[in-house]
Amino acid sequence: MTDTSALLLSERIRIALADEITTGALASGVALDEQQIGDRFGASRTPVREALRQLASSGLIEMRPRRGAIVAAMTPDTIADMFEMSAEMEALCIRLATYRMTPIERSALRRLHEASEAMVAAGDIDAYDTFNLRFHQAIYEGTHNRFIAAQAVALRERMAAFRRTQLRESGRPVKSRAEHGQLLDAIMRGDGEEAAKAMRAHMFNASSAMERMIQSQS
Amino acid sequence: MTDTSALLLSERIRIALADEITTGALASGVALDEQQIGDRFGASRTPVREALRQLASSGLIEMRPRRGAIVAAMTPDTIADMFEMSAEMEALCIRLATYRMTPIERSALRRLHEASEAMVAAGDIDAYDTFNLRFHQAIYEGTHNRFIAAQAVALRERMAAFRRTQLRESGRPVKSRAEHGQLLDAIMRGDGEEAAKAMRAHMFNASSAMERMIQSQS
DNA sequence: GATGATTTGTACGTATGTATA
DNA sequence: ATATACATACGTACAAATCAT
Repeated sequence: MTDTSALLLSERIRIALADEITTGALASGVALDEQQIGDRFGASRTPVREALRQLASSGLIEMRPRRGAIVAAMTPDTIADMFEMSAEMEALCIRLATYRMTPIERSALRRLHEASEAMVAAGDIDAYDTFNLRFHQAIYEGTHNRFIAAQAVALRERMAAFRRTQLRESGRPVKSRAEHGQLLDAIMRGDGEEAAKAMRAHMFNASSAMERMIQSQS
Repeated sequence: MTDTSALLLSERIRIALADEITTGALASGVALDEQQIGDRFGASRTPVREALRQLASSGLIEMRPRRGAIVAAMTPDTIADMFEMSAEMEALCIRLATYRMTPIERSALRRLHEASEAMVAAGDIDAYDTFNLRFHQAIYEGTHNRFIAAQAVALRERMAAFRRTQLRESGRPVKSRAEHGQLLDAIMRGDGEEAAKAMRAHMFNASSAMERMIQSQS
């Protein structure tokens, strides 16, 4: 019997739980019973515990010694806080990247952006989501600061579920791509502060789209 | 005498390893064998694994699936990158705090700053280090963004070992306190961008002091 | 406040995947 | 290239602590 998934079992559990928490399927304050979760995923408590540790360090759940884990409070305020952190992190990255990217890196970023036109036209959200990740990742690497890039990746990973929700709003991919164009322009002009501002606006628009999606769901 | 018996075994191991890594007792790239570590602490591999997970998420070690954990690379470049991230994080916090702190929070920050004068005069580095932590923490909380504050605390925690080194340079506490005064002034004027600039300079001076200390040690 | 039930924290054994001879 | 060695990832079992009654 071949295991089609290359991922670690604990990672699969972590991603699934993170998804359920960010989408609201697991409400704030709900107790996360290790055994119960293990049963749900057909796993023992060991990988479940490792997944919970990860989630705790990313802030999605709270673990109190010997008292179990509960879903962290995810009020609209908390989510807004997370988006602000995310936006500021992206703004920091693009500001540094504007000053530090090599000509080769800049043209690679432009090529990426040009390639995404077809995805938007075809309405392929999954493909665009993948492109989106690479576009932002290229900016992280453009900071030429491995530590900042790693932090940015970790933060983005953490917001992944929100992002997917957000891109499903009709018309959002088109707008998202247009905003990317503005980011690119600011980078090409070498105006780091302007790039940072455009990035904050881009992230704000994404968060607004997500809020609307969540409201329409519930 | 510290009573560590109340803590979880995995937490004790995590703290001990974190200390050894930041002080350099465990050099970069060293392989962390679970069994071996377990033997050292008289524990099984289970709590060791949990400790390693935590350390990985804080970036002190790297875990590659099925290939074991190693102490993360801590070259001068890496440390410089960490300082830059730290400086930008602090700059972000003080910018937001400038716009969002309540009058009560602002005056509390001022009182903190005034109280530190005696510590510097007495040359009490430990007391000043503690004050320093509280001063910066007050700024984190001034962002009124719990998520950002938590990230800032985590980052600062990670830089703790470096910071203590840095404050030992003669004359550094005096300069550090003077810089705090400038930060406070910018906050009181409500000039967030200026506060951010002053914070970057403050952090840069701290990192320079640390570099000089490390060079003189080796 | 004490006791039983539930759940976490830890120990240990097995199997899979990685690296090396 | 194959096989061997080895460390990790996961499963199971037990003990200690929390909570519910």
